[in-house]
Amino acid sequence: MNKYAQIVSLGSPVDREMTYLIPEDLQGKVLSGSRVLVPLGPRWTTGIVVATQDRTDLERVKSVGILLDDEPVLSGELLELSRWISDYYACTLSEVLKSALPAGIHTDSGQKFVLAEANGGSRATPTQQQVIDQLMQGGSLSLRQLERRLGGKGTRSAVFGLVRTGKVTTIQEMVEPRVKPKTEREVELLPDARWLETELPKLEKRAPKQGECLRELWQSGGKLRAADLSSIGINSGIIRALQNRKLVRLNDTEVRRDPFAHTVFETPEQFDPTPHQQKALDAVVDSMDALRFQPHLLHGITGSGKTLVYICAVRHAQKRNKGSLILVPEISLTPQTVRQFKAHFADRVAVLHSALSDGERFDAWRDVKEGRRNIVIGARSAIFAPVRDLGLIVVDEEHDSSYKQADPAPRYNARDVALVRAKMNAIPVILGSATPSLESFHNVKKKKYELLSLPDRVDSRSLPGVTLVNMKEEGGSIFSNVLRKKMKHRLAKSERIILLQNRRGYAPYVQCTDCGASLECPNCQVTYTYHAKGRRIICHYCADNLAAPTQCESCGGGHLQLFGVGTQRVEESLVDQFPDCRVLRMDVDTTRKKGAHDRILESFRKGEADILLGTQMVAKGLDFPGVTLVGVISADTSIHLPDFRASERTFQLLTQVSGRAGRGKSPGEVVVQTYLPDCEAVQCAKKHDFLKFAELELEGRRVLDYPPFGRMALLLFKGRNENEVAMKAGTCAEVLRSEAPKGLEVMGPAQAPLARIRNSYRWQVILKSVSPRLLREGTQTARRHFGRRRAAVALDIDIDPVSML
DNA sequence: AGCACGCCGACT
DNA sequence: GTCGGCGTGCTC
Repeated sequence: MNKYAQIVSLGSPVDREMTYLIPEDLQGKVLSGSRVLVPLGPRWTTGIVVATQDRTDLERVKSVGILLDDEPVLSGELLELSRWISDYYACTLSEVLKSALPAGIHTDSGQKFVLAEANGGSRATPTQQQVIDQLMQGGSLSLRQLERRLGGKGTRSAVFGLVRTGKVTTIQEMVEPRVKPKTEREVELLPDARWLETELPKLEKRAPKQGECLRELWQSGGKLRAADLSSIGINSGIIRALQNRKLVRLNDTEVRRDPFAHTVFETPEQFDPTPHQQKALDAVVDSMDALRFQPHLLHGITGSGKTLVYICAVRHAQKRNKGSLILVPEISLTPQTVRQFKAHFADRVAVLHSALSDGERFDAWRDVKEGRRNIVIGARSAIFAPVRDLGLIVVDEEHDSSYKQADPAPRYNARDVALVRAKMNAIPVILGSATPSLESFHNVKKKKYELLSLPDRVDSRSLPGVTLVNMKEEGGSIFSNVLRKKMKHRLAKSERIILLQNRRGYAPYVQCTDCGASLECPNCQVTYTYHAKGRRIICHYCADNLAAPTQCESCGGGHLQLFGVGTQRVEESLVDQFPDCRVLRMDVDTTRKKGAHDRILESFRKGEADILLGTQMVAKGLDFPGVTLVGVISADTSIHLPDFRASERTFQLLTQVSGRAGRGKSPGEVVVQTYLPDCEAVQCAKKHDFLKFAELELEGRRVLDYPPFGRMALLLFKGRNENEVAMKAGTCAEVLRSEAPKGLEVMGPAQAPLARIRNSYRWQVILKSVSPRLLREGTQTARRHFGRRRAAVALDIDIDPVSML
């Protein structure tokens, strides 16, 4: 049995594995994947055992303090996966492990301050006296608590001054985990009826509340939940008293928090796979039964029934007693999607998404870990779900950029991690999309992925016809004549409309027509967006929010004008031009509150509105049969971004939103307004021609060795002082270039497209290579030279970046 | 994260 | 001269 454990700390930035002695009574219990409490310097922190061994060369080794769970929290599989991620994405194992486990369950100690025994001596400054007063009242307080109570910046130095002079000492106090299993208390009546008949009246005289409690219990058959007693005014003190008299017994049982516990799901619709669906399914089943790692790219046009293939494949896995993992973009994780899986697989399904409370997520995670549920549907981080006997992974809308975590580390792409996890388990993966990423499509061409096509819509419905409107010929109004006419026509027939404008707020620029200056955020290098509600200007990067000025700050002129079109302006225009129609606006501003997103969709589903207007969130996965017209107010919002994927994103967005039309019995149509009607992304989207787009775009990428041909790493330097940032980026590029082997291209340094965010200046160096190994060596060199913690210029490394901004 | 240690400018 | 602020290395 191994005596030593290699442990990665989660509660500290120490990113090394440390060796600890396993105390004798814990030997054989502290295993790889175990969560333990260990001493680290003056503090205690949660750590994960990543390996055990029987010897060490170290002279002084501390002991593991406490084993925190009966079973290891991480399986060998997930530990291996985490290692791969930290290696490939150039981040620490600690960062990965933190993402792989539910938040809020960890135990750590934190520093607190208390008054020392002997006080007196030298005088205290006024601020120090305030600190002393607080500590006299508050016992032990953390620096943060003291700062909150006193305010001001002098708190810090006052406290440490007191520590130096010995008037205050520091202690390490354990901080309870925020999230724990939830228990429900049941109160059980102990005496029998005969005792109650004779003794209860006596008790009621002496202790009326206790008597009332017993009577309630008696009437309800002897058992009641403490919560129910509390709601009729019988609190825990009364119950405690009865417990002491041995008149009641308390039974605490754990209850799992389940947001769907009281939701009734309709019985699933009967369906027969189409021949194409059947063929796709057969291929997946084949891989599953052969225990073979095989990625399948399910290219199904919008409305072709990809979900049905997923469901059949999951059902097959269930028959083989295997679990399934279904990844979906966060935004698609609406009741619409969940309903389908819950309807088919009921309580086998666990749902993991960001709107859950920490407690709900913890419970869903444990349900999966214990094998009570073995189908997981969730967003990005669900790729770490501890599904037992995993038999299948589905990545729906695999092209979606939300699978890539941008910030903070670990900057992983869940779609790519899914492939690694599948390979480790020798199981198939389904990557589904109507608009596959060029990376995945390229892998089909290289025969790494098997292509499965669903070229037809279900029930022989046709794809909507797309009309392009050249806005150069439209005199600057928001709605072109074509779109306005078609909207009128559809509204008259009580059919419904989805409108896309991929910009939130009212207007993206406020510009002075006298001097030409536009209002810019002082902290970020972006213009303020004007929001109609309360006439505010808001920075979409740092959330700076202030009343819109009436005069230009540069020239003092009073001619500030709003330029550009956001969803709020479209909404206003709708109200103006279609006074009788009911509009629902869906963007970040209307969906901020918990559940708001679902409420809007539900309202639209019930027919409470004629038009659903919104940003890209209206483009993704929605299935409303009554929608016959989709209008794109401007197709051009994303096409000019300085990012080599701008064209691909535009094509995807247009194709996806077009797919929302004509999903019912009546055929649909799409109107796309654009200033660039000849652009290939727009043209191919018009023709629903993914293959053509992919060929054209791939050719462009091949010439420049851009992904999927070459791989990239983004080195982002950030700091308060622009000169230092630029210098560091410059030296880094120089060093890399001088050491770069053939096959590693170093681009830059250059100011990042978003050159300043929250007063932090940003410069970047980009590495490009066909070889992942060379890329990794380059990033390692950069990290060695420039990746020091607490440096004035910080370095973020992003492997396979999805956004280059 | 928290601590020690070393360097540097600013004061009794 | 010493005090105190900050950058840096170390924690099994």
